[in-house]
Amino acid sequence: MPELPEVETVKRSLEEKIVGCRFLGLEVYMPKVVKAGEANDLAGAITGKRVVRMGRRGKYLLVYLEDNLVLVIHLRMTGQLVHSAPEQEMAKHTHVVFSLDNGNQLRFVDQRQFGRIYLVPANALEMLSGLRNMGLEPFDPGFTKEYFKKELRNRRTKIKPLLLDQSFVAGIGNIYADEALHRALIHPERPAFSLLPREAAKLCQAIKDVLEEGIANRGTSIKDYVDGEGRSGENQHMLRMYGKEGQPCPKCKKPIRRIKVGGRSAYFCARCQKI
DNA sequence: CGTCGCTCCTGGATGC
DNA sequence: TGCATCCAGGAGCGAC
Repeated sequence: MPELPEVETVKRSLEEKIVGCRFLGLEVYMPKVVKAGEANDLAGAITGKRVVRMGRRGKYLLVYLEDNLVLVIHLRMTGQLVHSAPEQEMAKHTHVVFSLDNGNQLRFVDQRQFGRIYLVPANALEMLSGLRNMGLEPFDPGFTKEYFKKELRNRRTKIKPLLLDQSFVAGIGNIYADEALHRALIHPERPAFSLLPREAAKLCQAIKDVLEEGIANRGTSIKDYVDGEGRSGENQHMLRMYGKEGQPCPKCKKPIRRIKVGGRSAYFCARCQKI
């Protein structure tokens, strides 16, 4: 599932391919994935426009165009945005194809059809509630141990669902949440307010560490994730907890357990991560 | 406002 | 072997 490190990797891989290119047009094969606001005709709105830069906010990929426009793309669970040669065979579940003036295409592929493409003015990104309500980026200078501790203080909810809440902190999904909680030795069901100051500090650092490593390893490819050139990442080989039910905890060797927390599976070690 | 449960969707796994 | 059912999960939504 594309989380912050995967979206960041897509951003970086596409940056070198499409910044400076103009859109020649597009084909939409699955209209519901496109939300172009008032500009219902996405093709008309972006044709001829040049890509000026790429950005990322949480799990949203931002493609800044000329004339104050941004394509905002969320890959959700199975989305892919891949720069391809036109003669390359079209993958199943290809929903949108952008043609570029470099002779190539940018293809949006999404098996589960949960991903979305929006077109919004660059100075009005807050039109999208997901962006408007987004919490701090984990690498924001303001995302300090002190900030994190303070934010946890009044939250009654369990720590893992809180980490997954994009309005609390941007970009964490199920995989990196489990990895960070294990590194910080915190049980996923601990009430957020119950974390001791040193635990909160440790978790804050663990979040940054696992995300940074995910980026360094170019993302976690478990099933569908590929970067903007269709390449898999390597971080799946580095995971310690996610998807490893029954396997020994890398720290204490007790079998890793899987439970449901907030309706999502949570992998943890019952010895290292006490409730 | 915080929290929770439901929903969208496909395909792989599981059950009978 | 074949068909039905369950499950994975990000985030928007409505309920309370």
